[in-house]
Amino acid sequence: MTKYKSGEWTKQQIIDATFRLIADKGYDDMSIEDIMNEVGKTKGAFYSHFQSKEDLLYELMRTKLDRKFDEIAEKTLNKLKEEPCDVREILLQLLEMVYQGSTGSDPVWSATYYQFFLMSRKNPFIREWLQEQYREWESFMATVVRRGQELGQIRSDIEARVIGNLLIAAFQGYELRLIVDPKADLFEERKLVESFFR
Amino acid sequence: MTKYKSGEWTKQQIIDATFRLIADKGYDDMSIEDIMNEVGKTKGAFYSHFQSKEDLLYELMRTKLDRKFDEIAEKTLNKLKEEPCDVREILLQLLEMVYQGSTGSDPVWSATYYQFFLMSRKNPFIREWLQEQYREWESFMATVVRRGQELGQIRSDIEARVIGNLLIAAFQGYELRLIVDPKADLFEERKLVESFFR
Amino acid sequence: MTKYKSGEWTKQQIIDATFRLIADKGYDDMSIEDIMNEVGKTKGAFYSHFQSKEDLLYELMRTKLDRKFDEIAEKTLNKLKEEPCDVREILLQLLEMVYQGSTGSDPVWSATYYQFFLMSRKNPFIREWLQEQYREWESFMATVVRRGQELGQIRSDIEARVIGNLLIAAFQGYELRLIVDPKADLFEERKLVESFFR
Amino acid sequence: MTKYKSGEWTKQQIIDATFRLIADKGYDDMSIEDIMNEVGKTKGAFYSHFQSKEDLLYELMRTKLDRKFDEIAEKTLNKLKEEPCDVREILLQLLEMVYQGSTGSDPVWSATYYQFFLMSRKNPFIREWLQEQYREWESFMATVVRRGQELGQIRSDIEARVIGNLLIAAFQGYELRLIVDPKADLFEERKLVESFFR
DNA sequence: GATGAATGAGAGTTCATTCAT
DNA sequence: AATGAATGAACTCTCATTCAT
Repeated sequence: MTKYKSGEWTKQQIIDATFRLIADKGYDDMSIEDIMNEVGKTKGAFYSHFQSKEDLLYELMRTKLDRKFDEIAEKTLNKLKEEPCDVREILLQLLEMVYQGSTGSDPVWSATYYQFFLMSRKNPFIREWLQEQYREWESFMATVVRRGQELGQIRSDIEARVIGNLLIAAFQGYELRLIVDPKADLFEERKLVESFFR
Repeated sequence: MTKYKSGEWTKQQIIDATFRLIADKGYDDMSIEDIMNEVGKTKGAFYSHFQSKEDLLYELMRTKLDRKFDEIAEKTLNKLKEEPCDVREILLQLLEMVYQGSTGSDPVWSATYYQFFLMSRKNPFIREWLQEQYREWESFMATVVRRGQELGQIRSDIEARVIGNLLIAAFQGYELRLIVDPKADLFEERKLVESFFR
Repeated sequence: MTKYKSGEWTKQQIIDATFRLIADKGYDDMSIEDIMNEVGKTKGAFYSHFQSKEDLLYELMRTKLDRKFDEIAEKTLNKLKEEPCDVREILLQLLEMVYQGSTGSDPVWSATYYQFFLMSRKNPFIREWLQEQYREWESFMATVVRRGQELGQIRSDIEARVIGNLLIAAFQGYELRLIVDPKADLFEERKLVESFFR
Repeated sequence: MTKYKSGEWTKQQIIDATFRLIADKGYDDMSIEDIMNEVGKTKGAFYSHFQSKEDLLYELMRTKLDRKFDEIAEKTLNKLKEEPCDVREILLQLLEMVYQGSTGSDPVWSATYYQFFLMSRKNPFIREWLQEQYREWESFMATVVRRGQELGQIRSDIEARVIGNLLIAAFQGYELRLIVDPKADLFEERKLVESFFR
């Protein structure tokens, strides 16, 4: 069907290389040449696939980060429908999925992700994208917590949305800590989740 | 009136300007020229006070960020000694101090702070400094929580250190969110703190 | 309806697009991609029709500019044979033909034409082509003026060739001015022509 | 007085080198590196003196071209006040001054000058500057011609301004021709000027 | 302590051109 | 005849840094 599939292939390779590099060096310190050295093509070839360095960033957001949320959300919501349903266990698995990048459990995801936080200060497009991400996570987490409350597994004296937001904030806070100290123990986080159960 | 001797005056001005700029544009996008334009001196003068751009960063850490923690910790620990002692109220005030930058309540502090997280990936010096910061906060927060437990104001079935870490993580998670959406409501966070009390 | 056979069709489209673009942006600022965007084909297709960007330029010279002179010269010389013959009127009409580009009276022709003047400095081929153009115009204009002198409509105390060269120079000088100020009044030019008549 | 005069010196050298190069290669084909190679400094040094390549162009206009007109105008108007006053001779000398660049009589001036005509199509700043130049020349030439008419040396049946404009146009037309054929004889032009005298 | 000039490495980007398909 | 991918050289511009004054 596709006459020139090598094009899409290269494009994907660029995105993958960028994903690695952005986590490793940061957006600003990663040059087009760095990327293309990893890909094994020349700098000029980059511009056959992307209009600019910024354009690449947006492509990365769409194909890597957006997709990740969708994937996690879908898996989790499916689990919620199963019987019997252990919401506490589901949350712990959710945690695992968030923290594990495609390359394993090193904090590649986090570092890449937090690049966007900083860029959001000067780039309105990224800012809105992140706000949208927050809205999606908020809504998704509230759904999970509400299910836990319905099943009597999570305390019901606090709004589901509030607990959800707390979980998001704490998760992100821990992720941040992992950037600084990748060997930090995840034991705390399990405790955290437990503390909201009966 | 002059807080610093004439030599130190310019140096301090550079640090202050950097603090503003690093939050505004980020470390990489902030040039020595930008800084010195704010200060009102020429680029060359910068090197009369600092050996390099990196050197400036370390100065900033020492004179601005370290000092902030010390200040907050001291004030809080003093309050803990008072009678009667409302740990819940003290935690809320702590929150205020953390979130309020020198210029008010805009997320200047946060943005500056998170620059260091990213730089920590490639700069071992910064990484160690941040790890040390975490250790200090962990210990400090555990002290505060333990006091609350002693007074029966905080649930005792969870280790003080674990609750402390949760608070730190959640605080940072919320701070992160404020970068993206500066108008986000802080009401949730109060709820969060309350949820650990009897 | 199709003036050119299917193969030549694209080639002609390229030349037409180039003609528009070279006037609009200039030779250097007009890229092959610009041209092919106008044509609606991809960059690579360009090289099915031309060997290089320079080659295109030569084609343009031959098919657009040369042809224009031939056309104008033929029409004018025919009018000179008519009876009665008003050389003054013929010169004014000549002026109109020179100034009117294919798209109307905007200074497209001029701008394109003057591109060649500049390129002539580094390109001997273009230089010789322009010198040849001058020779043709010089000879042609001398013929027109001589006819006017024979009919007693133009002063005879100055050589026909000299007056012809003056007219060419002045015409080009005015054309140049139109590049800068497209709304400049052409009234002067008519006066100019008249001034050589009795 | 000036602590760092080498700065002004370098700046002038850049302008001079540019003046040569722009005539030789044209604005677009002349790179910053070309210029600085001539000057004998590195590329980066360029930006200590000019903000951009465009900025250099404006500086060139102001310091080279504007100044040239002022100089010519002043000299000519002074001659007009002398007694006896041969306007015809003055015009011929004016011609010489216009055509002779600083480096002799090669068509450096012309080529540089005509660069601006082309650039005027896309650069409004240059366009306005050229329009202003035209206004100044028009007014100046009209003054010269009017003086000739007063002295009975130039025919009075045509408006001074119209004759002036003709002279400007013809001069520029001849200049243009010199770009293409630098060895073209200037004899015609003298004839041209004479043709308006009694 | 401060200045202005200069350096040199490297950034993002453009573009004429080639070529397998 | 046309495509899309790739090349490689060139370009403008940035910036941390050095240094004589």
